[in-house]
Amino acid sequence: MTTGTDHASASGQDTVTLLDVARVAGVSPATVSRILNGTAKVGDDKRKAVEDAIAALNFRPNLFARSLKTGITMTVGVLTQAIESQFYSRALKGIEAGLQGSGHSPIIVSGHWDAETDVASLRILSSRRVDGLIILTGCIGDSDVLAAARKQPVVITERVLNAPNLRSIKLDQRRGGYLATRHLLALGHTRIAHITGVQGRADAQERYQGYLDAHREAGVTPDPELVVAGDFTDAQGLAAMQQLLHSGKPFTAVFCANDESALGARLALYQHGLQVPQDVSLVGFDDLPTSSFMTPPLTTVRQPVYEVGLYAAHTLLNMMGYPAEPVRVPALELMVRGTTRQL
Amino acid sequence: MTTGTDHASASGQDTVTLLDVARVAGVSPATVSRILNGTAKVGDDKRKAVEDAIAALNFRPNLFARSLKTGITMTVGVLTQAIESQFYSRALKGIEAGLQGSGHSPIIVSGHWDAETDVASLRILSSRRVDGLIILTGCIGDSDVLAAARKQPVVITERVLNAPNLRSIKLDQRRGGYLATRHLLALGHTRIAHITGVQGRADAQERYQGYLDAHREAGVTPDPELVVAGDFTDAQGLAAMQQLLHSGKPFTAVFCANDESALGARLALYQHGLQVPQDVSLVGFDDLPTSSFMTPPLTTVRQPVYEVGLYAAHTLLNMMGYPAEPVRVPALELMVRGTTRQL
DNA sequence: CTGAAAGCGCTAACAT
DNA sequence: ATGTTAGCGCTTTCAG
Repeated sequence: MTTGTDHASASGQDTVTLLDVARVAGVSPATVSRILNGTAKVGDDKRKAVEDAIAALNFRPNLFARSLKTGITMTVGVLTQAIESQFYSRALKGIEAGLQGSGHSPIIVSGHWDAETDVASLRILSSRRVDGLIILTGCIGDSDVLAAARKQPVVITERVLNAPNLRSIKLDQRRGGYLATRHLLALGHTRIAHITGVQGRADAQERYQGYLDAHREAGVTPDPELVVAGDFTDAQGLAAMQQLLHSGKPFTAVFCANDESALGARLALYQHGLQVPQDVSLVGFDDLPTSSFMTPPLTTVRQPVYEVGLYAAHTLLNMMGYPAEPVRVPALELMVRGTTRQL
Repeated sequence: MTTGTDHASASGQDTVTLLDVARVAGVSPATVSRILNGTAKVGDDKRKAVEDAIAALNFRPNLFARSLKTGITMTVGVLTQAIESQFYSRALKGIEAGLQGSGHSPIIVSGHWDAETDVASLRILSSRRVDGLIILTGCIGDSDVLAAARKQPVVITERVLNAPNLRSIKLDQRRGGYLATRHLLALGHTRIAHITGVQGRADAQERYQGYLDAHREAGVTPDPELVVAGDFTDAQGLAAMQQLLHSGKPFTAVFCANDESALGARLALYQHGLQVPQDVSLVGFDDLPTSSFMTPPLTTVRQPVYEVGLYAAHTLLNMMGYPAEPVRVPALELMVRGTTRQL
């Protein structure tokens, strides 16, 4: 009753081929192929016959067979880290939108923030002979990226790398951190805490640099004890804020390395009976879709991730020789909302 | 400087084939194939030679060529509606995890809540000859699902459908709505508003039925004017709550058809200076990852989406003739947190 | 245990 | 404008 179904079914046994269509339509396979691909002119009568046959047989060309012949798979590989993250899934949506209508399908693999998994995932894509590759902030070493670019065009985000067949896009994270902190400084805050991102990740470090930059510019010396370790998660954001609160060190504002940790930090504040922004001002980073629905809505630095995805897709399409209009990726932008106030 | 790269590169020109390996190793292609697939015993000397050649040439078997021969693509199609939704992306993660190690890659297409797009997306998957299909709450008609199941095994969620080669899984949404509302009723609330999901979608209607069930059981007559239209988005949740507030109708609690609308509703309440849960109690539905970080954390009905994804993947693997341990999907469960209080 | 040979479904010269 | 033919890279009988 509940046992596995017939294995044979897995191979789609009753598959109808281009040859069947040709036979039914009374033409040669080449003619069918030509109609399918618009490769050459075909007489109206034959065209009609073929189209009828295709409809009657419910024929779908086998992309694999075509690929074998042409060497083109109409597939682009996407290496992401966490498909379930609000951040990356928006980028994926951008990629999906950018590929839309081009006939290319994305095949998405996750590296789970682990260099080895990244490499293994890339291997899978390699076996599938993807025509192009989009790497969303991989953990992988530069040399592996370069090696990949030798096999097919690559677009990589959040890294600067120059090579033939490789295009990279990097947002100015440092400026983002600067914008966030400058905003706080301008509001009169001088004791500004910082919940960092994952230790050792470039984006986390750059945002912290921006935090330092803004202080330097304002002539304010930041207190190193106000910098606590986060890891870009809400749970750790909560813990970090608790740590800050328990330390007894005074502060009036917090710059969180991303929105997710800001969400956690905000909850910790709530649990301690502290009001946002009356008691503490809060700034995040990313502008996740839900951040504008926090209570109050989160002041944050908007990262145009969707546009980055779109850009990556169109750029890759171009590199693969297809027309695609260029995408302008806007710069990072401070979104002032309800979690910050003048001191 | 910035023009498209050489088109030829798209086809991965310098591709090394099994034949190359055979040549270098000094054996026949058949032997290489046998080693690759473990199809038959091979002498240790030849095995070594082949493995060395594979490493030396950095050979990756072309899955397409293999598929053409075997009819097996090692690919499963996933039809989702919104890749960027917190809800579905968790299911996708479950699918990814469930497929992990099986050698199958998911290829994800989106229907964007549109039946026609669903069909078009299914066509793409069909062309790619996926070995199996997972449909996450498609908009597609039952007959299309049945048709798909004739070509390859299908697992579909949130629908009950019986056919060979088809397995479906449906959570008890109605009971979920009942649990949420009963909780509110038990706390002494009698004027309970409801922000609905998308009109006409089964899950939305069933949750509403559950809302009605609980009232009936408690002997409380719900006020129809307290039922306002939402569409599962935060923006509409906000609008619906505003509408409720402006109507002047008294209420002490709200059951939102999903967490996302609860988030919007919560912001509307905040904007009106109303406290949660002191002035209004709030219950959501889904238990999104971020819901436990709302301020206060959201009381909601947990949907085990990740497990559903896992279940779908394993069930499909089984149907395709591979071993995979069965997954138990837990029932919907009320998570009592901070947004509800005794009246 | 290993090799030779046929062919999966399609496309692309090359003919006509 | 249309048909014939030779593979793409791999697996798989069938021999040996």
